[in-house]
Amino acid sequence: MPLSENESVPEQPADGAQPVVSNDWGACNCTPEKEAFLREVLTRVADRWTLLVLECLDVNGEMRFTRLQESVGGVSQKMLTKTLRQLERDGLVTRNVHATVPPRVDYKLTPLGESLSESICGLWMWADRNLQVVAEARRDFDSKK
Amino acid sequence: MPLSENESVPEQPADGAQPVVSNDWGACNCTPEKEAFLREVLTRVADRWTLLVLECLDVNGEMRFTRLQESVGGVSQKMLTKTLRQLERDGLVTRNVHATVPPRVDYKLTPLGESLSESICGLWMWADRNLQVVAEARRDFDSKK
DNA sequence: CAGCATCCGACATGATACTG
DNA sequence: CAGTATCATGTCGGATGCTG
Repeated sequence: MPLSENESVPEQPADGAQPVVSNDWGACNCTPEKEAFLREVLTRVADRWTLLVLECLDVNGEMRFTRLQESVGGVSQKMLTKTLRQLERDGLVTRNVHATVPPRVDYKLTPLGESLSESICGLWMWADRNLQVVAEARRDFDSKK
Repeated sequence: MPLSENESVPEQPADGAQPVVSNDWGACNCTPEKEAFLREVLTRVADRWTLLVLECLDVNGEMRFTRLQESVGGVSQKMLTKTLRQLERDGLVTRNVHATVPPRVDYKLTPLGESLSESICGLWMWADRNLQVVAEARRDFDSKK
């Protein structure tokens, strides 16, 4: 499972090659390494399901696999598994396997995961607030050209 | 340009088929239509470059195309164009074309775009704060299995 | 039930060449 | 300079079948 195809953290510049990519967000106290990591985290959070899963676990607390799948809505089993593994790896979610005979696995946000969910909250609120505005902007744009 | 491959807003249940996908984020005041739209906005914001471009414009103010491309770092011209068009369509960015002979096009966040940037700020801060924590969680996870 | 392996198509993205 | 058009490719993600 390729966990990050092109966002591997560059430990050191190694040879003379320039650091792949770089930007100039002067606002944040970014060392070059930080910058790369920041972008990686964003890319991670930004995939199709991660945000949704986080939100779901945040709202509903501990959930087992199937329940989670239903709640998120539209995730395939494969993608949910992958997403959860990534979250687990990043320390955002705990995976609790019960050794019962129909297996049961519970997922729950860690405090770190909860803090991330909170940080994302602003985004959700924005989307909710500006639903209509964006919809209208699109109509405008599409009609004009 | 397929703007949303599978996130079309389900107007009504139509026939007996269940509404494609749905989740149960009880926390937000979601009508079914809102829910779909929320997810669409997220998917939009969540692509590889949108967040980066937003941040860039937020920090640097009005910028022309090439400057923006350098600042974001790593975007191809094609992807930057596409990203900017989407942002423009959603009313998040204005596109100012100067009719000079080396063409000059300035991009700037709209107030709406700025408000989105602000909403995203929490995410940036989280990433910055928890850089080390996540890195260590990954080392742990990777070493154990 | 949870999850892994595989096949496969659709799309995203990069590279390149061309235009006003 | 700021795009558009085209081509190549890798990844994402869904469907399916299998396992403990």
